[in-house]
Amino acid sequence: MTHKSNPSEIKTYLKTVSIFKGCSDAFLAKISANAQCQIHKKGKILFVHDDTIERFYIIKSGWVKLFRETLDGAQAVVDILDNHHVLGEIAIFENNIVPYSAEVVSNAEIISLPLADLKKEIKNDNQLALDMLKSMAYDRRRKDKEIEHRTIQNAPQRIGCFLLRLIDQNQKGPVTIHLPYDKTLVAARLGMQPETFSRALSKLRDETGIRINGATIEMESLDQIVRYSCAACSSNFPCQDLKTAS
Amino acid sequence: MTHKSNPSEIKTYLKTVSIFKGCSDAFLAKISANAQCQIHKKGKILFVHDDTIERFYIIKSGWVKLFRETLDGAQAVVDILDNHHVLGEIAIFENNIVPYSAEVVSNAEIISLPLADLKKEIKNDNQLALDMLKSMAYDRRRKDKEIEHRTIQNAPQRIGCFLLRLIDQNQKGPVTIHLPYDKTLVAARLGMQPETFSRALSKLRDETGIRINGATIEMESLDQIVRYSCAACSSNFPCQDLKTAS
DNA sequence: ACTACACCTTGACCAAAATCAATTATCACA
DNA sequence: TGTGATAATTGATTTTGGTCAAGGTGTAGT
Repeated sequence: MTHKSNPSEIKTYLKTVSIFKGCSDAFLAKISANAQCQIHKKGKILFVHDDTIERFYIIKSGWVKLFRETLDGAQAVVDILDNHHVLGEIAIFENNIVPYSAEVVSNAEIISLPLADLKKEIKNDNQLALDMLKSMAYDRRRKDKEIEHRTIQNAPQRIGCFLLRLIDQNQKGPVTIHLPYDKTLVAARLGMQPETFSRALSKLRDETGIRINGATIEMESLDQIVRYSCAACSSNFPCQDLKTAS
Repeated sequence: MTHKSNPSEIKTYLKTVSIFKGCSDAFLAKISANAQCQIHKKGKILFVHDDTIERFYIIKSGWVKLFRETLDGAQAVVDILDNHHVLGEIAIFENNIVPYSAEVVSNAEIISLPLADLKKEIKNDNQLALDMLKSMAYDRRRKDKEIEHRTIQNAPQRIGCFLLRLIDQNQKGPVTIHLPYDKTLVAARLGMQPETFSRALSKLRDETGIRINGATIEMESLDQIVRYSCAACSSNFPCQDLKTAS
């Protein structure tokens, strides 16, 4: 579903993407000229793991799930990304082969750019390489965190932690949080079954006194969740690691 | 426990480390001149998460555990590294603050180098930045795999998968594998309790027919484990991801 | 407004892993 | 060669989360 898109508008958007923030206007103009911006519906598969791809993607709006699955259908969600995030760029190091599958999980606008342009430019533009390196380092750290949480936190604590990471952690007083996507998907993102998620969310409510109404969650103060979830985490609240890169 | 070390010997060793393989002789000579090579005993803590450090490390021999822990002592092992691996270098992006703790888990020879030298050089040497980027990308992929395995594989399968990743996966016929470190530590590395590890290893033996003798494991053929463990993995055997970078 | 479908919840039950406790094995070192 | 200390195993039990099945809820699309 292609959508005619304006290169200069795309160029403006690319400047908001962390890896491109230090790039020259000339490069951004060039890559934008080769860009496509498409509107995809929920369910669209952008690529499947071990595919060879020629273009990588940047999310302008909506959500994209990264995952892998076994022959008998078991699926592991690797990440779920929203706007300003890049996916598939990693293929430049793997002969254009992507290591995960990508599925649009809510209607989304997605820009695609040629891998070849990026591959060439990181050799010419050291700042781009450094910004990618920084972004990759940040991402690796997020994965470490994820592994830690899966090791130390139980299901209700993991949900609490997930909620806290959706919002500005410095706000005082009453807070309202909306789940960003389906509960089924949040469950998969947190490595648990939908039934477990449902029960664990009720447990979190009982333990902390938060109020749940569909995808909306309200509380008098973040402390209610912090006390319950952050006890099983090695970081202090507010989470320092949310501040860097993006 | 310092050990007088020869800069040119260190320089030679650094060339075997993936991120330095493309570096100029001049840079390697400079950083080697500022290097220290120390012998550490099991139990030595190199640094603790959220420490500010001035030097990063390269393992010449032995094993180092990276981990984080909560106030009440729960610990999550982030990684366990051996020779040719780098640790703490990530601090260059975080104001010299390390995001994990590092403990020597078997007597080890460890080279330390000034973070400042690395921080400066990645701005001058694009090849170094690219090699670090590639290494970081490879590492992120390993973390994705780890998350996948924790989601999809059960304890005995995870042990089988761990064993397969210790060795050359293309060998045919009988194979002998030695566990690289304590079973307690392997358990922690795989995110399970020592008791669970012990029982899961017995289960793996019963299911696959491998023979276990202390830290030594023998089998007629890798297939025995492959059939059991790799069914719960999204990759084909042999594991492609082991080939790239290092 | 109706229907089909996906999403979510709940209950009953089961399986996996954690925990607690008690031995037994192994190894570094005096 | 003993002797602590640490590592490893085993058993009993509990906890947690997964699985299976049924029913409820909400909503997009006719």
